[in-house]
Amino acid sequence: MAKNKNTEQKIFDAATELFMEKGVDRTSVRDIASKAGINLALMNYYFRSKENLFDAIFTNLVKENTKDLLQILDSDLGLEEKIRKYVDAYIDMLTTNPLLVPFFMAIIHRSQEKITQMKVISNLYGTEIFSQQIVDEGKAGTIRRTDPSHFFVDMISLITFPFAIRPLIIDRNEMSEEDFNNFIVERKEHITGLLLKCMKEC
Amino acid sequence: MAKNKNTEQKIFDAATELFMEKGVDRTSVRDIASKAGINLALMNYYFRSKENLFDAIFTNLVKENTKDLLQILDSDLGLEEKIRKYVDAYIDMLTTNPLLVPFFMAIIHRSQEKITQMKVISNLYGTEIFSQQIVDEGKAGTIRRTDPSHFFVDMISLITFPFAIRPLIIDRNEMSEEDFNNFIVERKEHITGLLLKCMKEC
DNA sequence: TATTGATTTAAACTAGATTTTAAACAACTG
DNA sequence: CAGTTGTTTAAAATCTAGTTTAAATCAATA
Repeated sequence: MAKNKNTEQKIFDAATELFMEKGVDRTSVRDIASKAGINLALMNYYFRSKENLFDAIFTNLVKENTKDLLQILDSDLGLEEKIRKYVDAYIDMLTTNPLLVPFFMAIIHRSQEKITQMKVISNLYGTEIFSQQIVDEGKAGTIRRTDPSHFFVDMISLITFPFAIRPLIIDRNEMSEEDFNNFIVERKEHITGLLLKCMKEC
Repeated sequence: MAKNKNTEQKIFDAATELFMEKGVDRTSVRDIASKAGINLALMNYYFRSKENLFDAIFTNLVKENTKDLLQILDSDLGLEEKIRKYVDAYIDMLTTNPLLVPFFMAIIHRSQEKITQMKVISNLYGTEIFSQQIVDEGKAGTIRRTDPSHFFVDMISLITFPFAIRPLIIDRNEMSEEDFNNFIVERKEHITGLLLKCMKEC
């Protein structure tokens, strides 16, 4: 009963890494077993099937990585401060785990059946509260009237897309991983500035 | 010799569609054969292997879809006009074939060995000439000094990312395909405005 | 210590995929 | 017309994947 959680966790962790690195379809159960250092059949013993294991991992990744961000969006900060915090936290999160974006991109197209679960992800690009805030401040004249749906898409595009094409950026600009991370840090200021500028009259 | 090209082309076309719809790994040679209405072995006769066929298709897709865009970037239009044309042409191209973005995203992470071939794609986000133009106009004071590498990333992020998460946007906003296309058309003006605004002092 | 249930193992099974082979066919060439 | 070449077919070989089985091991406890 002690080794239980241990083995189950080892499978879960190994599979998570492999799924994100190589993609679900190019990862075999044998790969997982070998990486986790366990017997082939144990994957089925604990998770019944590969697809099941995938579901568990997917759900977990969503939960783990959206919590803080949603909280920021729904907080009662002012718009400028909120955007600053959000961009900052989102980019930090992705820097810690740069494979999240390509992984989710792949899943969106691989498993469209699971699209409902993914609404959680899509909330990342704008909750009701945040949306309302933009409309309200537009009416109040603090910012110019802005269509929230375009604003959301702008925001997550600017934040996440570089991670989606990370290998390309690194290769093209002959960057090291560190160079890339610096580039991304630069973008924090850059994106925030861009978004705020675009909301102000001028 | 007449039917040659015919069969080869049928395989090529069927595979292209399937690869883009379901992804390379979830498309079997049997799927391709059946869609193309040909015998299973013919794929190997013409292309030697599935991976080979994939290479051919990939190269072709890159060539077909980058030509016009690169031409715009390297033309001698003024910056504003150039950006306007580029955004317009790029979005039109992707609207015609909305699966291109997810396909390329998948490939970038699936086949990192082929990353060199992909430099062609990465040129999409900025040629030497275009880059120089931004620096020059910055020095001249026509626009404010702008780091081309960030500007490129901004530009392609804003243009392509919505296509990368198309199913999510459609589902979340309860859109029809047509709604989505309208949304994208709106973005043409929106993105151009945003990019130009961000280049001007204010 | 014997029993029980959970865990682990090696091996087998099943299904499906890619690739190969060898023979049949058609069209053209000398 | 015979033969060569390129094309197509059906079948088989090969390989790899996910899953299942049944026996072995282990740990806890009665």
